[in-house]
Amino acid sequence: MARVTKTSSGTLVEPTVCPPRNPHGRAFAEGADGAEPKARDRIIAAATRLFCQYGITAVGVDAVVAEAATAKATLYKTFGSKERLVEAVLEKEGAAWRDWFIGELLKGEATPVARLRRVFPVLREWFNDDAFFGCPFINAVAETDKRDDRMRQIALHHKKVVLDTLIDLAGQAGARDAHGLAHQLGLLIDGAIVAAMITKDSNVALLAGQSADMLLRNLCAEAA
Amino acid sequence: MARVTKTSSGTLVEPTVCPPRNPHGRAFAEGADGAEPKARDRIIAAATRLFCQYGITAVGVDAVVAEAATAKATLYKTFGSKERLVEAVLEKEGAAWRDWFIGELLKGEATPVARLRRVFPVLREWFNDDAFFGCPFINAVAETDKRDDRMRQIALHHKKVVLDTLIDLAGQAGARDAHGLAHQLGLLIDGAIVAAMITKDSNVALLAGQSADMLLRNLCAEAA
DNA sequence: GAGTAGTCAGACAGGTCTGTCTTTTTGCCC
DNA sequence: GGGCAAAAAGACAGACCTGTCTGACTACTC
Repeated sequence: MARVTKTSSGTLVEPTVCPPRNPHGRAFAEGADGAEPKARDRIIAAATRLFCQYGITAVGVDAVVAEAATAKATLYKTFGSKERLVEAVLEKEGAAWRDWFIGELLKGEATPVARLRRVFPVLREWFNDDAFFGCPFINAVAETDKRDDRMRQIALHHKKVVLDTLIDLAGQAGARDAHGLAHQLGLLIDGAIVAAMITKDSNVALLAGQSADMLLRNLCAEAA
Repeated sequence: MARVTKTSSGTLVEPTVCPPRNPHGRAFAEGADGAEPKARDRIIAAATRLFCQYGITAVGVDAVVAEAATAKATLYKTFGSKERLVEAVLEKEGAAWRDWFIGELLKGEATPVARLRRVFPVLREWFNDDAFFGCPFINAVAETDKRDDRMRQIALHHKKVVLDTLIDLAGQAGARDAHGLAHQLGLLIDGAIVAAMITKDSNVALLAGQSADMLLRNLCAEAA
């Protein structure tokens, strides 16, 4: 039932030819100095692509190895197990995404309120990416044992970093209840991500943005 | 990596002993007249439990057969393939959930606004269920090929039925933009479901309810 | 009681899964 | 060029996957 064994496109990706992409450009597949990426990075990049599109359980290590143009022994020497590879993928992809997302919020000169208003336009860019397949953390929890805490903890860490940034901005923006406002925005973010994954319509970000504006006007004095 | 082969608890469930449960009681495992449930219903009930907790891809048909206390031939005679079993499970579980959820919103005497205000308290009940593992449709999309439309279409149908109910209520409540209000509530619902799955904290429903109240007050004249 | 439809139990085929191991090739330093 | 470490290629083990098939048991109808 639709597992992924070989790379679906018969042709393998040429990692060095693939330029950094939208929106949080998966450039880490290239060495920082533009040199040929090491096996470890190629494996993570390949696994990220495949896990995000097809789901973690549905993708075998053989498919990852083929897509990364490496050898199985290298994968196991580097990561030890598929499970640890999954953790490495989530850690790296999560950090890359947060760097991009938070960077987009904070870049340039702007008031805290203006930065918070950027959340959903920035998410909309992400939703428009061809390689947008939903949030890898939400998806990972969705497809693993919900009574096992491991994956949930990993996802919670990711959410916490994002929420802490929002709490910070909400506080700077003079919100009475910065924590509450940030968590309400967090719910809208999760909802928009899931809706965008299912509908493939990036405009859900505009709708979520309207709700967010309303929250800001009601809960944040400085957002007249 | 943590697939589900046999039922994890060595003991098999005794379907006839299991009373209907919270909150949208999975009573369909019993014949409508209380008789011994037929194999088809036992299989659907078992598959629903296992798919929801462990994920669809991670659960093999052998585990479903063991949990349903039936034979593999019966499963394949009845459903033809695992894929069609998955569709049957989602169809039945989706219908049961919607009947429960919409029934809770509409039951008793209440104004349309009051019914809309029930959305998140009702969801909170669901989140508090031991067998709450997130939305099966969201989870199913999350763990399958995002470039394949089949699962997305199934999930979209489920969302549409719920949204149509909300649009109806929003219209009755005199909302200027019933469609927009309903979709904003839909985003909050999805966000709350995902957040509840990840945090295991049903109080996210209260937070989402606050946002919903704000939306109603701002977009719905009759919600003073 | 004989026949029949539904079910159960389990072997089986062919393929895939994770993970290990050996052998060959490659790239690099001296 | 010689030696060496890293990586590639792929065979292999043992388990599990989906799906098929045969044979036995059960419950109901005539």
